Amino acid sequence: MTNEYRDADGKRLTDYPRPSVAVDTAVLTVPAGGPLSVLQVLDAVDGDWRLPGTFVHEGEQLASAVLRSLSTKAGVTGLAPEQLHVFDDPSRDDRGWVLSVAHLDVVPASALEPDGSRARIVPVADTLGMVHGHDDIVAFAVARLRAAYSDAPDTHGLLAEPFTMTELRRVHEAIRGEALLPDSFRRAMLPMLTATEAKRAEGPGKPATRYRRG
Amino acid sequence: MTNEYRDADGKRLTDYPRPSVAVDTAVLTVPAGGPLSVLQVLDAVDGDWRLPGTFVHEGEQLASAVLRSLSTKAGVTGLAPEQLHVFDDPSRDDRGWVLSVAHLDVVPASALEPDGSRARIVPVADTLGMVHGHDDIVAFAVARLRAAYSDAPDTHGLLAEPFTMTELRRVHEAIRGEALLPDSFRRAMLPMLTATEAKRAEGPGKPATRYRRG
DNA sequence: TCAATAGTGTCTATGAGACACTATTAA
DNA sequence: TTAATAGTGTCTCATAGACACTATTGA
Repeated sequence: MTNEYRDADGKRLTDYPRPSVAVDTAVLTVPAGGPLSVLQVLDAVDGDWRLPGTFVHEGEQLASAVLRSLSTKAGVTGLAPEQLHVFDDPSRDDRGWVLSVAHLDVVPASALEPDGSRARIVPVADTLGMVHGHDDIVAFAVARLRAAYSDAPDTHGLLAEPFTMTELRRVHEAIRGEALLPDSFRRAMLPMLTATEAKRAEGPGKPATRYRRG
Repeated sequence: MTNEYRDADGKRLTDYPRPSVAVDTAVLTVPAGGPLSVLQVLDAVDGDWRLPGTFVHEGEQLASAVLRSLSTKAGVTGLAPEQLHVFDDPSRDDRGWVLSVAHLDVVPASALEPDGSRARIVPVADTLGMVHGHDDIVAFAVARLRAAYSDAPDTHGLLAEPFTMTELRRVHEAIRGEALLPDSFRRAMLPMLTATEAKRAEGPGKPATRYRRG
């Protein structure tokens, strides 16, 4: 990095004021048979449940800061943070001039085992009222995830392969927030899946084919 | 703003290193009968043609910084900047630790009259090779605009109302980058338009109805 | 056998593409 | 009248919804 840069006014880069930059992440998951849920962490300073986040370190990339915050604050090995939006309302954060870069990370429920005292998984519908405008971040994240799950099967790998068509549909229904027609769903998804050998354990009924993506 | 905040480590907000934050904007327009084009400004320091941008001022919102940069660098009264993405690759900008928040602004060609020495309008296809990764910003902007113009008529107000169906289709074709079927296009758009009294001046042919959005 | 779940066949309604046709103007 | 552009009618095809039907298991 160089400090020799001067702009048209002769000023160095460091002569300009700089904001604090935070990353805040909505980690979304779908517990088996459950609703779309989000990871919250307990803020040690405020005592509030909020989204995991951190300030970026010098020269650190945003995605790295996200992964670091998930590991540190929630003991979660995050996967592939996706950037959503920068929130820049000056009154959004009472700690000063803070830009918050919102992220989405989608993680299988099996990889999230919060201890409950520092981190917890809460249905999205029950998370309203978080500090620092974190409700907005969840809304952005849910919208993004819904769009992704409208077109293609389990784009973010919530299900372990291979999975049955019903398992896949249940996950899509949880994310979309509505019931889906089984046969229309099947026909839309089949061209994007490859069948494996039929297997199934629990209960009666014809054994379901298990599929892989692609 | 307060400096009394302390985090879990006892550090103040200002104890953390902070990046420079820039906004860079792809101002897109469609000249009458022309291709999708973007506004470039001449960098007084480097002598390169690039996208207009600036560093954010203290406490300033990103959209305000965008409008300020358009006014200062290109004499353009911008309209409604739309945030696209934060580019954070450390090697992206050789001036130091800079986050670039890319924006899109869509402006009618009539509102852009660059003098050519400081600013110019260039077809998007001819802009490859800009510094600081500005090509990526244009790609993001074009993708966003294409998505918007797939569904609804002139969502960003490039045409002055009222306009004919052919004028509308030409603008959508310029943005989408492909020819559109006149009758399919008409039927898709009609429900989102209201007709006014037919008028038309130039040339032969049946006078075209002029429409307004909504 | 019955209940339960998986999967298929097929009818219908809708919408896009294709394209021939009519309508209205300037020259 | 002719060229040019605007706009309509309608055929076909692909797809989604609806739903009845068959298939295969556990109990």
